[in-house]
Amino acid sequence: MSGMRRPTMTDVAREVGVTAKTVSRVLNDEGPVAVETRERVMAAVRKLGYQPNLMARNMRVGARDAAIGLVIPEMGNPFFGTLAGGVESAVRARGLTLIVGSSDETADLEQSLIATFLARRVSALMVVPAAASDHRHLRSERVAGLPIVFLDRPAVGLTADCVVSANREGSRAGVAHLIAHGHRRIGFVGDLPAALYTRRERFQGYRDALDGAGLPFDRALVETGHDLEAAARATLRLLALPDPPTALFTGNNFASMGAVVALSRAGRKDVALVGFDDLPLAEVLDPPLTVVAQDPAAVGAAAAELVLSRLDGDRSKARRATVPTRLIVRGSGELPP
Amino acid sequence: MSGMRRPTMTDVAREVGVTAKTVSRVLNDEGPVAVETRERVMAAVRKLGYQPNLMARNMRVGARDAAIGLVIPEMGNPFFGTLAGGVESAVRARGLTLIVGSSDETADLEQSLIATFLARRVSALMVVPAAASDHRHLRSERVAGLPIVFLDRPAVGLTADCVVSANREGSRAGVAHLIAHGHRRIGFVGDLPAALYTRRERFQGYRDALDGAGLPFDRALVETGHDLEAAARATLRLLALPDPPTALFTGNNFASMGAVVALSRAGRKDVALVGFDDLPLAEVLDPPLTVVAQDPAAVGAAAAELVLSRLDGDRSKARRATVPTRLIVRGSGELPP
DNA sequence: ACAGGCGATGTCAACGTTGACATATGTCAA
DNA sequence: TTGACATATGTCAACGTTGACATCGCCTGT
Repeated sequence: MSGMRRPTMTDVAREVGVTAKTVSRVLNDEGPVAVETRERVMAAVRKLGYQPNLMARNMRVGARDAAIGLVIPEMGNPFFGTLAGGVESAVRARGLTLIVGSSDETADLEQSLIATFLARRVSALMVVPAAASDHRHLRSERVAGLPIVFLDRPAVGLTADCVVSANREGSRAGVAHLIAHGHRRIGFVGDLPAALYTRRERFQGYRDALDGAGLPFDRALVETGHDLEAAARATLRLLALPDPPTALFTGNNFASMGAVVALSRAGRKDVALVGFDDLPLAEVLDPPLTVVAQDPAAVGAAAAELVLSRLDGDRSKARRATVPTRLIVRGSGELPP
Repeated sequence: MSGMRRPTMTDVAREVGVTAKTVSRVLNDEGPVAVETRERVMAAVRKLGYQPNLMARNMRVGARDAAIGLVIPEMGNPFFGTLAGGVESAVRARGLTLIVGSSDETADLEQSLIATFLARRVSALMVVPAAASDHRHLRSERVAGLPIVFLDRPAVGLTADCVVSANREGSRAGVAHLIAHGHRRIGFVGDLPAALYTRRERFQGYRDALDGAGLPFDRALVETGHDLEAAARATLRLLALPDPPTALFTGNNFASMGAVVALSRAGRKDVALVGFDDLPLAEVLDPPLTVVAQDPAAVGAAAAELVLSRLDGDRSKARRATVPTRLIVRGSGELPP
């Protein structure tokens, strides 16, 4: 009972009294098949509950499987979830399957996941790089013609397609917004400095805005907090400075939440705040949170389109696409100094 | 260049001057192999960048692929994302690959995803059922011995393993908490009545609590809001009643957010609120949100363990596991009437 | 009446890997 | 010296499917 073999094409063929090839023709709408034969085959398929074996098919038909592998750092993070959703709908519209794995933000897991995907002969690879990862090992795959697209962060040590948010320009706009409201001392709370591309870019945007306004850069106003609690502590450190900032710019969604939590706990409603990346409840916070919103679904969709065009044979040189951000004014960014 | 064929076992074998079978032996640590041969094979593997073809292997070796298929309704929803994360780490610890797809809460997509997974000959199926789906079509698979586990919501028309949150008991506790703080008219905002298992259970818990306290049930206090904005409107309708509720119980995270948004927009800080499912910023809301927290990662992990035990040959009858919820008291649920 | 063509189906091999079984050395005890 | 046994490797077929090519009627035009 539990070992019941799954019916194969040959089983269906035997049932009808034809060859497997004829069944194959019916199922793939290929070549001429008598109407009556087609019907009898379809009937047998239903009767036996036959389902084609994609592994066998893919092995025969091309080296490549009709699946695309996607590596994200974290499943629970809605940013990556939404991004994966954007990829998935675009990919499915083309009849391809998406295989998703999470690297837990570690380079090792990322590499082993990629190896698994390659062993499965995915037809393309999409990667949101983990913090300290390196992609030199993928060079041979790229040379061999495997489409590889990086999302949210570019590849390290490899020239490849890539779709990112307008991190630098978005941050510049967010900080400029604070400056426009009269702030001259603006704190920055973000990820660990060196490792992460997004943190570097967003920090550059912060500096761009200061420079653009002729404001001095003060290293003391830059703090690190890689998760909510750490960001909360970082915020409190900034507020405790002898000459504290009157406004904060937070470099990612956890940093924003941390800052919000810290300000709330400290009972401070006088500190202006602009966050990078939108939050679901931003509107109902007190004050409502002004953000530089990203569009993760659009990033995913754009990357998927890029992959699909590569699969369609586009061999042009590696492209970098940038998805714009949008400043959403809600209140916290418009507080006066 | 772009068409470079991927090296196969035979290529490696030729390079070394042995047969494919010997290479296979080396790679699988099977049977006796001379130390020198082993080393030369490994060298050739590295030199050619050989990677075994899992599809070919799986086809030969068993009917089943070393992958597990997981269907969730929505990728961007952190509840399902976290749940998928819980599944993934448990599954990966066993060397299996997780294939994730999203059904977009539609029965059609769910069924077609499942068909794709079956065509890929996954070794097990994990499904978070979409709203109106039916799983009779999986009966033959179950009979054939394919492990199938349902998460968060049980199967419809099929007896199968299943891991759910303590929806009814959790809701009962949440509503009882409001009652204990003196509320006698408590509104309920949740999903569409009939379709969703979770909504039915949580609603039952709501009624259990009323009954337990000897409070009358008033149909007018029950409203539907299946997304944030709809829930916000539902909340406003409740507040506009001639004899409005003094407290609200919201049946899922979007309903909670909708209620929070509505109360905030209406400037009402006097309405008590307990939500089912925790929110990231619950703590910093005004007032901080009291919730009945679920543990989606635990649900995923428990389901994964169940699947793994089935894969290990556990043929006992279908089990239903319940993951407890936890009341987190923060303020909004303790407001007086 | 017969070549030519088309429609319907069949035959065979191959995709990359491994299980079952076979073969070729070498070692050692009787 | 021989046979028994272990070690190291090879041969072949099979997993389920499909591409290339073959076959077999039957219809059509002349």
